[in-house]
Amino acid sequence: MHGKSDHGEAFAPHDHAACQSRALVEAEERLSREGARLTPVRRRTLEILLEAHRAMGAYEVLDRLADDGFGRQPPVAYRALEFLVEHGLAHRLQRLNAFAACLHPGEDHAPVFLICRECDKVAETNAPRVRGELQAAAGGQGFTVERATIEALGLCPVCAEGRE
Amino acid sequence: MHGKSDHGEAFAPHDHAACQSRALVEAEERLSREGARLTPVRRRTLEILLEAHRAMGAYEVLDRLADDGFGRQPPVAYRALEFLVEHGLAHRLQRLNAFAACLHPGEDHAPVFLICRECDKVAETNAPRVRGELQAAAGGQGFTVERATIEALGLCPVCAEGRE
DNA sequence: TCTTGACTTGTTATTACATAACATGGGATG
DNA sequence: CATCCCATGTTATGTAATAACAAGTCAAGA
Repeated sequence: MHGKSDHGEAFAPHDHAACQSRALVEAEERLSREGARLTPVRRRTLEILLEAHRAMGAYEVLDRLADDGFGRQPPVAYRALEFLVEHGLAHRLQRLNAFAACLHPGEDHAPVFLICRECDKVAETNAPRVRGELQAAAGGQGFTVERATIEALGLCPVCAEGRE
Repeated sequence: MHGKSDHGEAFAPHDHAACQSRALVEAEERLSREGARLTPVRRRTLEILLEAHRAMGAYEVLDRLADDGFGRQPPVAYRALEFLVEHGLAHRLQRLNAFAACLHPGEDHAPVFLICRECDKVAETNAPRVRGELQAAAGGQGFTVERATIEALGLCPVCAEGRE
C-alpha cells in the first residue's frame, strides 16, 4: 500500500484526507444552515465520491453502498446523489445524450451548443474564444484537452419573448 | 456575406429548406471526397435531424426511420448516427453521465471539469473567463444561459507523463 | 403520552438508452 | 463470375434511470 495509487490525488498531489474532511465539515455546515439532514446514506455517498476523487457512475456508487449495508436498489443511490447535487455538494456530469445535425460540416470547428429548454432547438455556434479560455485554464493545471463538451442550457430569444 | 459563417442566425427565423438542402449537398461532397457512402438510411437520418433542427434521442430517430420502412431495431439508428458523427455531419450531445463530489461547496461557483480519460480523475476548476466568453457568445445570439456544462476530456499531467 | 404528518429509506417493477454478436445480401474489384 | 468488404437487418443482452408503493423514523403539537 503506497500512497500514490489507490485513492487519487487530484491532478496536483495534495493532502487528500484533509481535503475530504474539510469538504465533509463544510457540507455539514451548509446543510444545517439549510435545514437539510446529512443522513447515513447521504453521508456515506458523499464520502465515497470524495474518496474516489473521480467521476463515478450511479451503479458503481450503489455497489459500494450495498457493500456497506445500505440498500441494493438503484433508487437508493440515485436519491442520495440527487440530494447531494441539489445541495451543491456534488456535480452531475453530462445530461442530455442526444444528437443534432451539424450545420457547417465543412469547417473544422469546435462547436459550442446553445440548447433551448423550451423548444429543444439547438444552435451550434463557433466560439473560439471560449475554447481558448478553456485551453488556457486547463494548461494552467498541466491538463491536455483532447475533446471538450460545451453546452449551455437556457432560453432562446423566441421562447424568452413568448414568456414575458 | 461575412465569411462562411452565418452561424448567428440559428434561432432567428430563416429558410429551413435552403439550409437543409445546403447541408445535404455539403454532406455529399464531403463524403465523396472521403470515399464514404451516403446510403439511404444514412441520408434519411441526416434529413430527419436537419428537419427537426433540434436535438433528438436515438430512439426518436429510430421511430421515424421505422415509419419510413427502415429497420426497427436500435442498432439501425445508432449505426447511422454514429456514421454521421464520425464524418462530422452530426454531433452527439453529452456522454458520460456520472457524478463527482464538489470540492468547493461553499463558493458560488460555475465549475469547469477536466476529466482524465486514463485514470478517470476529475479536476474541478473555477474558470470565470471561460464562462464569461460563453455568456458573451450566447448573448450575441440573444440566448440566455441558465446553466452550462463545460467538460474537457483529455490527459492529466500524471497520465501524460506515464505514456511518454 | 399519543398522534399526526413530513421525510427517509427500502422494495418491486418498468422504462429508456446502448451495444454485442450473428446472418444476409449487394456491389465493386480482380 | 468469384471474392471480399461493407451495409443492413435481426435477436439478445447489458446498462442507466425512474415510477409506484410500503414501511420506519422522528419531531411538533394536542
